[in-house]
Amino acid sequence: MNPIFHALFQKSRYLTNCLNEVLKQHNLYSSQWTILYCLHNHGPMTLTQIWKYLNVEAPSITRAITRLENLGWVLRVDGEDKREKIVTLSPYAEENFPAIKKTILAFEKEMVGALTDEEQQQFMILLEKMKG
Amino acid sequence: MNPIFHALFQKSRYLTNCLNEVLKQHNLYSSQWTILYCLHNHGPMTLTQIWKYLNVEAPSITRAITRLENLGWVLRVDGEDKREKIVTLSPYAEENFPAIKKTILAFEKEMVGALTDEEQQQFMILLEKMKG
DNA sequence: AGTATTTGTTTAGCTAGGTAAATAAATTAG
DNA sequence: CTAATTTATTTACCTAGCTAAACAAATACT
Repeated sequence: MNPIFHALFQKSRYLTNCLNEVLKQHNLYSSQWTILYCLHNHGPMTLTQIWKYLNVEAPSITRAITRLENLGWVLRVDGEDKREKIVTLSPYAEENFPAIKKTILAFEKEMVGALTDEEQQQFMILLEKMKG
Repeated sequence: MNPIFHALFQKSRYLTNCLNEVLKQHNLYSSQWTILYCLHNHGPMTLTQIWKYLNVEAPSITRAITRLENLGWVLRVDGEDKREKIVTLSPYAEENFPAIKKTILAFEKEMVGALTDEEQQQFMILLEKMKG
């Protein structure tokens, strides 16, 4: 069995756990952060836009948004098309965003700091080649 | 935000889903395969040996083994030390192992075939560098 | 206009990972 | 030898991903 898969899955789990650990101070999970970051960059988005962008299935986003809404990070508003819900960052999220981003940047620097820019590019290229 | 993490997490999810898809014909999930493979290589193992080897937490393995046991893939036997349970592959698992391994090898060839041996090595080295 | 299909979201139910805490057996300390 | 601590497993409960199917609103078809 090719050890690449094992190594890839392990590292992915490891990094997720580290990220969760670091985000605890902001009361966030890494996946929640991903959504906040997405909304911060793109502005208000429908659920469909979010799950297509993040490349996950719709139910995962429905649940994640429900939790983020309950925690006060996002607002869910009906769109003109009455089927769709539009999600926006709450003022609370906007206010706290810079501090969280700072945490994230420090984390990334720590985790990826050992790789040069070329290595990072190379890594992305190799990742890209792994598909069916 | 460094796109490396997003790319890594996405690829990890993608490959897991592909592997699950391919293993459907054997009525297995990728994580279950990982455990069967582990047992096949090492012979009988305690739960602790398994979760330490696979680098996950104990409860994940307890649950996975319970399912594998119910499906008839493994047997759970008391050890001499009455605290520990020893897990072994069932005859059914031994019998089916070669066919599953064939499926896995084909999958790996398809997914990693675009990378040369040097690229695979390079990939592992870069992965290794990503830690705190 | 009325029906059929598509689209956006949600619900239900599954595996996989995590932490915290319970339990039981083994080991160590006094 | 009893009490305290450690070790192996399990239970309870959380997030995150998945598929399948339900539902309502919008669109397309005839």
